Amino acid sequence: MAVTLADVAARAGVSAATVSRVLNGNYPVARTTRSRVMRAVEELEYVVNGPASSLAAARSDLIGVLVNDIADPFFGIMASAIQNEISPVTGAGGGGAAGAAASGAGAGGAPGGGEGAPGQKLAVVCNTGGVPERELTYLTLLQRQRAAAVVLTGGAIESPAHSAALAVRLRRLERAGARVVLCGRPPLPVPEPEGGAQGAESAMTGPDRSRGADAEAGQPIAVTFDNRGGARTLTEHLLSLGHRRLGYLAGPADRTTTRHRLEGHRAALADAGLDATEAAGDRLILHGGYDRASGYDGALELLRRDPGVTAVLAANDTAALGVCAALRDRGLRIPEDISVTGFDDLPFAADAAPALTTVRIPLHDAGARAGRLALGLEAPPAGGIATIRSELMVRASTAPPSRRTGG
Amino acid sequence: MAVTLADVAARAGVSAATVSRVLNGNYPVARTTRSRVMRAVEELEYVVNGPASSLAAARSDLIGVLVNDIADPFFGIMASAIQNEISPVTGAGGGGAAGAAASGAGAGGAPGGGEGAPGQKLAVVCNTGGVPERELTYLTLLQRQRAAAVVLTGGAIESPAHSAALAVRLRRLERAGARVVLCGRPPLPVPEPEGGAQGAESAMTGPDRSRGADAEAGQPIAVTFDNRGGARTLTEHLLSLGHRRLGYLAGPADRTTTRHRLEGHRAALADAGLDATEAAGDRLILHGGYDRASGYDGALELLRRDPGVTAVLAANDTAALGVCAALRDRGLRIPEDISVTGFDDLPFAADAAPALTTVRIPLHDAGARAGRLALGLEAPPAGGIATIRSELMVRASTAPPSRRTGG
DNA sequence: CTGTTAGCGCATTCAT
DNA sequence: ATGAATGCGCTAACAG
Repeated sequence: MAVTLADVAARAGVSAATVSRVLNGNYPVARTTRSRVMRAVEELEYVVNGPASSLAAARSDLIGVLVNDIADPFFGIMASAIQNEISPVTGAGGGGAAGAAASGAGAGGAPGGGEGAPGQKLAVVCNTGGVPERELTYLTLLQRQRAAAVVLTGGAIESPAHSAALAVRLRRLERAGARVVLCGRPPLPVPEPEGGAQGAESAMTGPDRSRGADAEAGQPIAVTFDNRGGARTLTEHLLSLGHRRLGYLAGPADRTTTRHRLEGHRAALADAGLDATEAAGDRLILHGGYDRASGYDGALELLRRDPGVTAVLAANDTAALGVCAALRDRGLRIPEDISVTGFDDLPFAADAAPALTTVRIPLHDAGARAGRLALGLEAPPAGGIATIRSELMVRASTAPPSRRTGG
Repeated sequence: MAVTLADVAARAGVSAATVSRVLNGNYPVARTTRSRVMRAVEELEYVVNGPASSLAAARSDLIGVLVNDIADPFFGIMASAIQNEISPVTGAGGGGAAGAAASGAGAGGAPGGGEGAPGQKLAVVCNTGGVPERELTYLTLLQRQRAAAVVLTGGAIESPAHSAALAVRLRRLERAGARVVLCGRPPLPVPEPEGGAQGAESAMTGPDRSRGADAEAGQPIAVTFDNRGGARTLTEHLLSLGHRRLGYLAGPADRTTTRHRLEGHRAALADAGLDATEAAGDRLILHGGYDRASGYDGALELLRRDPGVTAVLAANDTAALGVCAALRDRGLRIPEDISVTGFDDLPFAADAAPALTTVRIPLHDAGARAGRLALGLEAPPAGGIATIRSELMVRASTAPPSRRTGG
């Protein structure tokens, strides 16, 4: 049915091996032979059989990228950056497709065989929807494809059971020769001896970086975000403006991103001597989602619990948009009556009205770095962990609290 | 090195063929044998070798999704919807990953072989960046992977050369048994006898749907957007408010999406008897990109050309955000001084301040439909073309023109 | 530099 | 219901 290497070989009057060598360009071949082969390839419109090639070579050119939700720019930007590293625009030329196309009408088609330079990698983007099972399923599916690398983006789910299952999959992938890179996700938790899982969050006191020193071999490479530091800076910013009644909309409780940001927030409060208001403070910490609706609902609930809040820290920029909408619907002005902050600095944050004060996470840079690490183009950072710095972006949505509620 | 079917077979005391049959579940196998095999699979942590399987079966479970830019929600939403159809959450269960995970600590790992139900499809998202060559390259790469289906999203580039090259690739893919689906992109232009390519746009008079009747066999299935109708409705909305000096920021000139929206705009103007202002009107039509910066720059240029414009139609919502920013920077109020419209109704449109009047394109529905068509789960629409209706969303960014500039 | 020879791991006949 | 045998299309030694 389809054209095979053998067909090309016959047509060019050479052996299949030679054709393979020409196509892969990893072996010396005589000029004349090469051109003869290329001509046969074009005339026959030959396209390599990827599966067969992968089977024989025992490697594939697929790279898996796991995201929570590709429709969310937070993940979209990272995925895009990863992709760009995997197959940069400059490398697209190949057979000079445009030129071939122009003459395509004649011979009935542009050559297709030469395109896709040897070793062209393909990104497989997998939408987990934040569902643990799907994460595991996709990992298995990727191993089944013998993926050359896997990049896991975004925060991890903090369940001992899931972490264990995840660790097993990742170890298995690495054993199979796949490179594993985490992007925006902390290194895997070191499996604890047994028990003591539930209390982990409240027991968290010092920075958990303490165990980062003895980075286990076998731990995947990680490009992590400084969620803790970012949140801390954000809260400090509000405190320095004079705010004391801060509402905090945290994300889902079982996510590392959520926990880290919350820890940063609490640390800043503690430093300001506001730990005394702990009881009252926790009343102003609500868990929800990272979506707009959670921001909207959360803001209303916060207002109900304490009409005197002067600032609301949203879980991220998307939720912040919801917060703003809710406040507007309540007739409150931002930032005159109440300040609002986001997190991530997605493109729309600067265009919101008022422009959102937020913490910038260089998602593109992080993704690009992760992509390069996945391809092995860049040496892993010392200790296997690279932390991307975040940056406070002060814009129009924050201001000193008004007298209305001051104190 | 890796565990193979034969290893499992040996362990279970059966033949490789039997193991294959158990795993694929497409053939009767005795209950006891099956469980024996499954146990061996789990004990050995066997994971099918995808490439080998694809080679032998002559089919793969990869589905290609081409997008311009996965970081853009316009594409992200479609990609997400397509993905969800390809591997729905409900179908993720497979080997009961959650349960396995919970017990994973014990035997040193959850079973991995059974996961990913037979026939689990994987989406390969390819970022073309709007570059024609990359589109072709990816198509070839996907054919090389023997993709089961390919979905091309978003508007097409209108270059005869590229269209021809594209047609060749798609035909080739279809010949190879891949299903090809267009999503948000009109059917391929029928190759013209020769020449007359440049004049095509200006020669466009009647609706080009006229040739839709004789839908060629071999034309890919298409889920198209009603860009023309949407733009027309939008312009009519502004006209009905009393606007007469409309600035139009069109997207890149060589894109079908751009052309169709522009045609709708012009049609509405013509219907209102404004064709007389043709000369002046074209002065107020600028081509740019679909990004924010283009909106910003375009708005400033529009203002320079005619300080009396009372409304600006942006190429899409993203560009509209840029327009709003530019107008604000100029000290103009929206909509009091000037009205602004977007296109697409991306999630942030409703949260912009003021909320954006725009045209809603049900991207999620379109993507879902395209996904089902790609999987062959849904019968192709009559004529092979399904047009998704768009809907005018009137919000706060449009209002009657102020007296300042009225008339 | 090029041809020959073996598999790669699995699905699928055909027998039984 | 199961086993044995064959080949999918390609790459990678190994010779020459």
